[in-house]
Order: sequence, then C-alpha cells, then structure tokens
Amino acid sequence: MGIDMAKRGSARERILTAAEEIVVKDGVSTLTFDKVAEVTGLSKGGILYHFASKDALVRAMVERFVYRFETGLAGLEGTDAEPHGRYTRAYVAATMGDAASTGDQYDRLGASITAALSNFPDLLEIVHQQNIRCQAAVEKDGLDPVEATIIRLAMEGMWMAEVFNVMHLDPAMKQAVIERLIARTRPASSP
Amino acid sequence: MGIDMAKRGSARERILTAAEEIVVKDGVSTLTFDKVAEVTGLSKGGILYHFASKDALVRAMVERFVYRFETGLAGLEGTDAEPHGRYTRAYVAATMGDAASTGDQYDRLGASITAALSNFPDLLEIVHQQNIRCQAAVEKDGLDPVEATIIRLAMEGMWMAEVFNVMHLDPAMKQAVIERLIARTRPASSP
DNA sequence: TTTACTTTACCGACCAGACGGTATAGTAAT
DNA sequence: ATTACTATACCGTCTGGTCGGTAAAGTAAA
Repeated sequence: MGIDMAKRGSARERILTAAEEIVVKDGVSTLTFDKVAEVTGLSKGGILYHFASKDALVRAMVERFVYRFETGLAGLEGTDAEPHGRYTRAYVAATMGDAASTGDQYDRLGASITAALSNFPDLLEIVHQQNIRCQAAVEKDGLDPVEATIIRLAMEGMWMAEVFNVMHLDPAMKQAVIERLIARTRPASSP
Repeated sequence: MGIDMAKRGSARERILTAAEEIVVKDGVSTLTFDKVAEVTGLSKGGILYHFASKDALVRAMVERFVYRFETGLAGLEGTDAEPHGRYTRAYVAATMGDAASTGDQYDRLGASITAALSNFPDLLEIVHQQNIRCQAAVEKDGLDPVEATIIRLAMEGMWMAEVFNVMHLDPAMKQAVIERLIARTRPASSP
C-alpha cells in the first residue's frame, strides 16, 4: 500500500502528510516513527533516513504549516483592490474564511501544532517570527492600530477556540462576528 | 524538603501544586509520577495512592484550574455597580487583569492545560461546559451580542497568544486594547 | 490498660510495553 | 562501483502502573 503513488510527491512530502494525518486524528502525543511508517507504507528506517530525528520531523511540519498560512494570506491580499485595511481583511479571511489554509483538517492540525509548541520550545521561534511580521503588517494597514489589533486578536481567539475544540460558537454568530470585523476594516467605519 | 509544611494543605493539594509547578516550568509532556514524587518529597507509590492514574491527576488539575477562574470572575463581578456590560468587564479583567486567576504562573499553567486537552480528550468536556456558560452570560449582558462576543474573542485571543508564547504584544498596545475593550462595555458606547 | 484488628497513608522494587534512535545489510538505478 | 534509498533487527531508556509490605493511628472489646 502506498506504492501506487510512487511519483505523487516526494517521499519527504508523503511522510509529512502522513504525520499531519496522524496528528489530526489522534494528537501530537501519538505521533511516533512506527506509526508514520505504517501510514506511509515505508519502514521506520526509511522515515529516519528522511528525518534524522523527531525534532526534525516536527520542525518540518511546523515550517510547512506556517508557509501555507502565509501563502494563503498573500494570495487573498492580491485579490483586494482597496488598500485601506487590506491586510487585516486578508488576515480575517485566511484565518477563518475559505482560503486554502482553512478547513476542518487544517484547523485540527493548527491546534496540534500549537499544542506541540510547549513540547518543542525551539520551534516556537518559527511561529513567533511569523507573528511579529503579522502584527507589524496589521498595525500599519491604514486603520487605527488598536482597532486593527483588536480585530486580529478576535480572529485569533476564534481560531484558537475552534481549533482546540473548547468553544462551540453558534455558526450564525460566528458569521456575524466575521462580517462585523470585516466591516470595521472598511475606510468609512474604522474608529 | 517539603516536610516543613506538614500541615499546610493536604497531601492531595500539595501534589496538585507540585504538578502545576512542573507543568509550568517544563510543559505537560514532562509531567511524570516520578517527577511529582521528587518535587513533593513523597514516593511514586504515595502519589499513586492519591491519584490512581495519570488521567485522574490531570483531571484534578483541570478542575482546579476552571474553578479558580470562575471564582475569580465571580468576585470581580461583585465589585461592579453598573449592571450594563458587567459580566463582560469582569471577563476581561479575569482574563488579563489583576485577578487571582492571572499572573505569569497561572498563564503558563493555562497554556499547558489547554495544550493537554488534545492528549486527554475526555477532559475537554469540563472546559467546554464552562465555555458554554461563559458565552451565554456574555450574550445577555445588556450589550449587542455580536459586539460582546467580539470583546470576549479578542480577550481569548490575547490570552491564548500570551499563554502559548507565540505573540509578544507591546505592553502599551496590550493596555490600550484592554482599555478600549472595557470602554466598549460602557452604556454610552456599545455599538 | 492491654490486646487484637482495621484503616489510612505511604514506600520501593519491579514489570511490560513503547519509543527514539543505531547499526547494518540489502536493492535498484545510474 | 557509487549513490540513493529502504528494510530489519536490536538496544537503552523511560513511564505508567502493579504489588507486597509497613508504620502509625484509631477503635473497641476484654
């Protein structure tokens, strides 16, 4: 099994995808080389050939995760003609809208990765750097910085809550919040 | 060590506190019976006597955590004369202000506990229930429900980000956000 | 008060399994 | 033959959990 996709993505990518699958289904704590080997159809030795340690594997996962988010966000930014509040709108959409970086599977992955951060403290730096870029962009997006930050925080809160499965916000409320937030990024109604 | 507080709290409480200490310092993944035994000065067998399984230990930690938050919030609510937006203000203060339930140590504990939720899925229910109560209270706090939810989400976002150490918000900005959010709960300026 | 028995709290040795990682041998293409 | 990659066997360590025992503190009948 798994041999049929011999050329569909390098072994490295397939391993990463399998690791994501495991993490999404059962959480980070269950991510082992043996399991990844089983899912990919490779042997444990094969996995270790590509990722010399578990740290390396998790690091690659985090990097791919951050990369996807940033790519998705940049794509959304490109489709917005209005410069005022453009980044903040793209941020809202990339976080909870219908970007490539969203959806159930991606959400749970985000939760697991965020949770993993407490076990792999050195990986925190990757996420941290992305966060600094994000906050800087939001602050100089043409909106009142405090207001823009509130919007960002609210989206972050919604994402986190959803992703950790702690909050079951009513879908209608969720939609209303997103719309209200987007509206506040429009030129007319920023304060 | 530890013997000096022979009467300061039951063994159970001391174990719980030691477990928190470990989790705060090195994360959930390093929480083991052996370590708890070492910190408390008890033996592993002694720990097992009070908490029959690791699940039981973590469950007790989560319960104590939620209890503290709710108690702190209720206390803050009592000191607010203005009913309009009272709960939401208390929520903001309990989350990031200077309640008993806040502070560096408590924050890191919150992170670890939230992270632990992905490893102990059945404990999620405890947090989930508290969250439902919270959201219901926020929605009928006399404010526009969407606005109130945004405030709550923004605080949740700030807390999560801080707690997971992913965001380094400028202290001045943080303060400004909190003040702005509090201002929005006041009768005059809800929309 | 002594004796017999029970309960509570705790200790420390041990085990079975899992996990990260190594060592090594093999294979298929270039 | 070299390179790139894969497979198998194995090791040491860690960890949750078990278990037999023990010391102290009641408790209650004789």
